[in-house]
Amino acid sequence: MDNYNASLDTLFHALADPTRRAVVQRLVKGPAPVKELAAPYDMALPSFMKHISVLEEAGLIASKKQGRVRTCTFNPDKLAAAEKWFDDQRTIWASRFDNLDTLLTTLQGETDET
Amino acid sequence: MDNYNASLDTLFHALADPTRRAVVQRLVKGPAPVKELAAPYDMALPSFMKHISVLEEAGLIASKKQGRVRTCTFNPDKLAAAEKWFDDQRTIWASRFDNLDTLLTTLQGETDET
DNA sequence: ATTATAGTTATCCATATAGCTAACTATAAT
DNA sequence: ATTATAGTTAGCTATATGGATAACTATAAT
Repeated sequence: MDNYNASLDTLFHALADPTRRAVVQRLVKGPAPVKELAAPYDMALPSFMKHISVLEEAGLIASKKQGRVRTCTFNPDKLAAAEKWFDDQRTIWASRFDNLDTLLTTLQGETDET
Repeated sequence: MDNYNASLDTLFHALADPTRRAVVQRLVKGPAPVKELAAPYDMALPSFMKHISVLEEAGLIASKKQGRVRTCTFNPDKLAAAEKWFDDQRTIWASRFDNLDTLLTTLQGETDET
C-alpha cells in the first residue's frame, strides 16, 4: 500500500515532464539507444541522462548496455498501474449517485449555480 | 498542442503527491470544505492550502467560497485528458507488431535475454 | 596506435517545491 | 460586543529538480 503510493509518486513525477513523456512516447514504438533518444533535444547528454534515470527508476523504461551503447526499452507494467488509479477514481465518481442523499445534495449544489 | 503538453505537465505534477492524490480521492466521493479535507493531515493550514491551489490550477478541482468556508469539488474533465494520454501510448504499444521488421527485431531482442 | 563515439562521473547553479510560523481578515456564534 | 472559526497573506527554510560544464572511461573505427 505504502509502496503502491510511493510508486505512484515517482511514476507521476516521471510523467510530469515533457521531455520524459516524449521519450516514453518514442520508446512505445520500439527500443532505441540513448544517443538516438537524445538527438531531438537541445540539452547536454548528462542532463538528458538524468531524464533517462528518472524514467528507469520509475520503472517506465529499462535499459541495457552492450558495448558502448545503452539501449532503452519501454516497460508497459507501470503505465497499467497509473491507469488503474484513474479507473478507480472514475469508478467512484460514477457511483456518486448510488446514494440518494448525495444525489439530493448534488442537485441542490447544481441548481445553486448561476 | 503546446497547451495540451503544458497542461499534462501541471496535471501529472499535481498527481505526483500523495496528499494531493488523496484529496482527489476524497473529492471524487463528493464536495467538501477545506477544513474537512485538511483534517486527516498533520500539516499547517497554509501548507495544505498550497496543495489545494496546485490541484485547482491543474484543473482537477474547483472551489468556491461562501461565507467563510471554501468548498471544493472534483472536476472530471482533466482526469479524462490524462487517461487519453495513457490510451494513446497503449494503442501505439499494442500496434508494435503491425510491422514485420519490428516484430523480427523484437523477437531477436527477446531471445537474447537470459 | 590513434582517434572518434557513447556514455559516465563529479561538481556546480538557479529555480521550484513543500513545509513552517506569525499576523491578518472576514464571518459566524455566544 | 466578544470570541471563535475558516481561510488568507507574507515571509522564511531546507531540499529537490532540471539544467550546465569539465574531465573521464570504455569501446569501436581507421
